[in-house]
Amino acid sequence: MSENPLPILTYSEENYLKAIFHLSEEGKKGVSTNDISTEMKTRPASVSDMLRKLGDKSVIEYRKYYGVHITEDGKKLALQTIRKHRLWEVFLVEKLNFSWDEVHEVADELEHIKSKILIQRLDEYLGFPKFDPHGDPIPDEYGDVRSRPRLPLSEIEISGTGQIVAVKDSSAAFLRYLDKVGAYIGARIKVIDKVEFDGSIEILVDNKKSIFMSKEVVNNILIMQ
Amino acid sequence: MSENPLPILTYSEENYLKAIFHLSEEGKKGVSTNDISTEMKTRPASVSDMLRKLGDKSVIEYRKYYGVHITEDGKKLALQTIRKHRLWEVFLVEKLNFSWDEVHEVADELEHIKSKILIQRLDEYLGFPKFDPHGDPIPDEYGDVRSRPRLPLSEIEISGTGQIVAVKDSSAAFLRYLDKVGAYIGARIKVIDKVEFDGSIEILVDNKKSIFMSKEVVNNILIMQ
DNA sequence: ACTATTTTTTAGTATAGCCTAAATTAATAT
DNA sequence: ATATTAATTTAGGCTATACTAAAAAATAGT
Repeated sequence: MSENPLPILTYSEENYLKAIFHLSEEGKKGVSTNDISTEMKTRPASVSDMLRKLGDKSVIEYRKYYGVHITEDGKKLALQTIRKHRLWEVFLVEKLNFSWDEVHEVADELEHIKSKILIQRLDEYLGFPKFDPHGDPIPDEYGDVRSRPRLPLSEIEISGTGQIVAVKDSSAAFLRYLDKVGAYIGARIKVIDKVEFDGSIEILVDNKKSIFMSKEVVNNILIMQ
Repeated sequence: MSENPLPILTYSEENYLKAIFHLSEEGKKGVSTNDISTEMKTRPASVSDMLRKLGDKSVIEYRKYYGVHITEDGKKLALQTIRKHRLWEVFLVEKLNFSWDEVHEVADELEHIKSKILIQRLDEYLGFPKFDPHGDPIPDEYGDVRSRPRLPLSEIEISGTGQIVAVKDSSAAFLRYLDKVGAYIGARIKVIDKVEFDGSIEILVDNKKSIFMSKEVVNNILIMQ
């Protein structure tokens, strides 16, 4: 469709576009100025400014007062940034021994480094990983994503098993909690018991350790069976 | 002396400071606005602006119309940036198989990533290297530099030997030339002949290959004996 | 349907970093 | 020593990205 080369975005435009992409993934509706403002921690007025600019570069469709939709070009660019972010996360965790709750901020800086060849070589060096340390899929060069089928832990039946493949909430606090109880990405789990009235469950991790998890935690863990 | 924490610099201020540091290393006099302008590829008027800002942050001493001197704080900050730049160069060459003439631009971006812990872990991961791929010393966390004694290749006597440890000119064109003739950092050389009237010489590289080098090339190669 | 509230945009301001053109200061040459 | 030239700074402008306050549009409540 788009014959033209993708536009070049500034550091800041890239961040806004990434935020818009993530927000679009959630509710399938258009994304509101206020939501973006919250996500980006800037004022709505600043968001309006930026939306005009992103609209001019055709990475979003912008109708005043009615929120925005990301375009195909926008999606490609956002996925390129996400690819870089996640590859750097893999690097930080696997090569530099960062724990998975420490990598976000640093990757947020590294993702803006422009060199294409750098990312290709990094990808190769890391063995072409398909998922980041949080279990999120790494898009390929062309923005294609192979995601694995996943269910919230809360949907697994008693005595059902699976592997933790991702988390929804990736706040540092949550990740630290998971680390503490040994529920890392890739851990094999088995549901031992489910308590109906409060939504909490008991699971066995790696056939060794039994832990209790509250409904809040259970809702934020994704399982591949 | 300076009790206060070092100031935080913007991306652009960091680049100017690095340029001023490098220029100070050459002639031991104050650095002129024009020199900085040439180095940074910006106009002298922009340099004046920036000098005022860097002066306000006390990383340089700025006397209008008389050029600038870098302060102790400035030196520390510049060396931190240089440390990051050179560590990333080592990473790019040793881990990602970049050739040494490809690393400059990418390292110029990577050097601005702020995380302290990232640089510590990178340093560790690389095995605490003391020199970058061009043979330039990597300052430690505190800005201390252990440089090895080095002579320009032009000063080596006939039949004198040594190892190439650095280059003065590190333009991509020059580095590609060296690569082509096999004169990499670490190569062992022996001076076979020196031609007085044009300053060119003949050297033997790694006891195998004899090559001729013009005065221009010879002046830009540094040898450790 | 119409008012009150919320959301979004516009208008105007600030700062960073660049620019050109003009003014000023320093250096040089006779 | 003064006049010319060169280097540097100032003045004013531009763009990007933020902000606040005010205006305008959309939404919600009765």
